[in-house]
Amino acid sequence: MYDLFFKHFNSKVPLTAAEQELITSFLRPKKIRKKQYLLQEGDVSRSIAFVEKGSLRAYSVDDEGGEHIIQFALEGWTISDLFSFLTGEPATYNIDALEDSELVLIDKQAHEQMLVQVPKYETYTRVQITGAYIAMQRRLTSIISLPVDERYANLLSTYPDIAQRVPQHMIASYMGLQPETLSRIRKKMAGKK
Amino acid sequence: MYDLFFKHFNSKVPLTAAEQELITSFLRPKKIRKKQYLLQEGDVSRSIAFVEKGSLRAYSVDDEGGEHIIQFALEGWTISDLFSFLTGEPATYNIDALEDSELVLIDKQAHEQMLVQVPKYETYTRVQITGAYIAMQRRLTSIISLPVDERYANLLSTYPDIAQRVPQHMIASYMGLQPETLSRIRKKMAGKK
DNA sequence: GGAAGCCCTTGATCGAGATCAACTCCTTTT
DNA sequence: AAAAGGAGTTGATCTCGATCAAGGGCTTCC
Repeated sequence: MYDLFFKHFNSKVPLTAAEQELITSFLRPKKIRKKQYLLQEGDVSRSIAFVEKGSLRAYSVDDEGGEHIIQFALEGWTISDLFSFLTGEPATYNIDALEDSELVLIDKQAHEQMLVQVPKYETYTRVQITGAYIAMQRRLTSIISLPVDERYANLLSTYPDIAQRVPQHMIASYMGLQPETLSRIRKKMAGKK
Repeated sequence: MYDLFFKHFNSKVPLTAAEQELITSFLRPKKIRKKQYLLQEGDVSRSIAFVEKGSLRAYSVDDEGGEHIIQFALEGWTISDLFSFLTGEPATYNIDALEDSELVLIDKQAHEQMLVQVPKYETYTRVQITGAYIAMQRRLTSIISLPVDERYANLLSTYPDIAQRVPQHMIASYMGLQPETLSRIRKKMAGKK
């Protein structure tokens, strides 16, 4: 059931069988269909989602109705509106499924109890968020310092799986570009390589 | 000596006098003059810096020699090349002082020992990095979804202290703009408000 | 199996930000 | 006090990505 979740957890912080069992009791499985919302802007996020199977995206919507993808999550990734989850404030992001997906949910209460009762859970979350921070800092650096075509090349080499499974117009949104622009960049790059 | 550091620490995770003393033994003070490097690209980051007084910036340099500021740190902020610090890989960022500054350094060894010996230190780092993650995610969202003038207005209201103490061309760099462009945006905004 | 919707591409035009250059106002240096 | 450098502004031009518009190739669903 939680195979990938624990594989992932153990690779960062090794667990005993007893610890694993204890943690399991805090988890909640959820299946979600393509295009279905896990979280909508304005609602309060009640859980963090680990992706066992499938894929999701988190995005914001601007005044003109444009969608801006802030994060993708494939198998093995974690996704949430962390701010809403931690503070109880309304979410500023929407999260929905790009494919039929299987999730492992950690509810707010479970999260808080584990932080107190399972020291390794705190270590896991620390390591996890640190990795996410570093990855996002890299993304930010490439946005403010590289030309668009290099950013796209970076994306392809860093996350080849995303490039394969996610529709191109969503990758454009993730890069802050219009779909037409990404199409032209691809054309240009195909020519000169 | 470490007044602000512990004020900050206690506000996130309250400490006993004994804990505070123990942690103090792991810290190292450092004064740094304006324009002096705390870290240079290519060197390995050996410590995390908490700013007691003054201000610093972290930035990357592109192929054409252009500087791109990824982070500012004023009093009460923490700054480092986290990836280099954690992995021992060469740093990809430069960090230098914008003003004469006083820092509290946490060396790699101290960091690792405290994670083992002082549970509240792990909690502190987790809370700290989580806050930094959320702040950066907001910045990223505004970059990919808002027009520049709104981004600048956001920056002014979110970090008025930065806008006051940091030269304008560095703020332009932080926003991924040329100094001339930011100058024109300011002019335009001054007119219509 | 035909219609609708979605996704990607291509073309033409427009506009925001980059670039190049010059000038002013300060601060720092000598 | 003169010189040199740094910071901000303004103008002119250019370029890259946005926008508007159209068309083609798919799935998907009555």
